[in-house]
Amino acid sequence: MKKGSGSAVSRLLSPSSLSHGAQQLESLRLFLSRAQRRRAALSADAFPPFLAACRSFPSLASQTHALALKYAADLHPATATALLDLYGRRGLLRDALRVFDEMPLRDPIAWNALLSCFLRQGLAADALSTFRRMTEDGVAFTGATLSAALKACASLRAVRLGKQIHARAIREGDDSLITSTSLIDFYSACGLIQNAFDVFAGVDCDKDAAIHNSLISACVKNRRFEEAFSILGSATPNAVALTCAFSVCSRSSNPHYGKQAHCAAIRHGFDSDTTLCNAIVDMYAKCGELSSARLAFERIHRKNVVSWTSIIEAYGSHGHGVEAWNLFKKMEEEESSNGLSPNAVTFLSVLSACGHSGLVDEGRESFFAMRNKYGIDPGPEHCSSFIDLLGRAGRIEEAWHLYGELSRRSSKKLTSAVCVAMLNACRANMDLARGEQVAEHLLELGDSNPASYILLSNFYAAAGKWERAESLRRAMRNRQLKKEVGNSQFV
DNA sequence: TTAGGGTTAG
Repeated sequence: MKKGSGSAVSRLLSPSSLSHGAQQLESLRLFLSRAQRRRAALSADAFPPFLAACRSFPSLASQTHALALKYAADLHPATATALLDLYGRRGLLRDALRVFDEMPLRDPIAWNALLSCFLRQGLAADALSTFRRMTEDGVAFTGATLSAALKACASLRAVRLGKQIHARAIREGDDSLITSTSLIDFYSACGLIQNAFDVFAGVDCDKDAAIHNSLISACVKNRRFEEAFSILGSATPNAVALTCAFSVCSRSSNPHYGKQAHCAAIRHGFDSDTTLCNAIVDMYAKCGELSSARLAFERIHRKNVVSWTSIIEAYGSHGHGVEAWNLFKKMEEEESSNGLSPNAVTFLSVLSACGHSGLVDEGRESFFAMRNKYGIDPGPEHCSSFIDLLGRAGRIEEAWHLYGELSRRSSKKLTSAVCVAMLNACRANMDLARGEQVAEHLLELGDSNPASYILLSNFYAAAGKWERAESLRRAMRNRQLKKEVGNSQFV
């Protein structure tokens, strides 16, 4: 492959060629087979665009992987960074780290790519320790570095460090839109909405959509719905802003503005945007308009896992477990050929739908399919949902068996939510002996949720252990734990 | 030549 072949690969990615997916894939295959024969093809100008193109064609990944690992140590920084980024996007953290570790020269962009890699995996603490390493090693920061570090701080609610980064940005005169947008996100995630407004006020952002949207999102997250509407009204409509609008309506259960926003989305031609359409489905569902939600779902051209999960959740939460289950089966049938499969959130919605409609066999089938069919390890939230389902259906033995496995195998999964589900199951089935064991576990976990105390206290009262019940109530008063208004699911 | 700000499901 000659020098300059990178631009040829870049042309493959031009918008005009995107409609010719098959042709593009064929060209990429050709590039790859040549590269396998001649190492020269891994030159810096050719390989990065090829790797970027691979994001759209996972079928090329395994060959690329073998090829890249073979030459990883000799890669040009740009090529290595593109490779690291590709691994990161595919969730292959180990491979990404290997590429990074073997890089003889790391520029700030390579470090930034590593930060993004951790953040994509939800490893905010690793991102922050990498950020500290950059500081110690004297690596130059870019806007993307600060932005990534702020994202990590937001996710860990690391207020102090985030504020230090803000101070550093001010010291260095960094008032870029990227840094400011990340600052708004960081402050909003930490509940410091006024700081978010202050950052926004200090930026000249007349024409920038992202920073407006960031502030709208900040208002939504902090339940400042009126202000969110007001900023929405003053900004130019774009797909992300409208998606935020639907989110405001969902969270405030106010479909009035949502219908207008829906019309605006159609008028502006945003109705082919899957993310936006998913928000529409959710908005109608949360506002109780299930048939509109279904209609909006059916009209989505390219459904993704969120589209399916939203509609399954919609039916489940409205007590239509059978339809939720049918949709889940339909998803499996129709979408597996498109490489689309349910994820952990989908299974939570399915389990909850089954639990609320007494679909025990279906719930069990989905719980075991998670690991056996899809390779997803059920988390504590899935286990507690399944235990809850079994308890409601009177299957206390099966629930107890699963609970026992969780407490023996991995104590990490024995969360207070799991204990609460098991305790509810014991109470509903009048199994006081087992309930007492679970109650002990719950106390050992040191849970500070007042609802758990009330549940425990009621449990002891039901068992005729009045002294125990009273002492728990006392402990609750002493610790000044108060039951939240409206939080009566356990009592 | 590689990274990088705002949006959707629990």
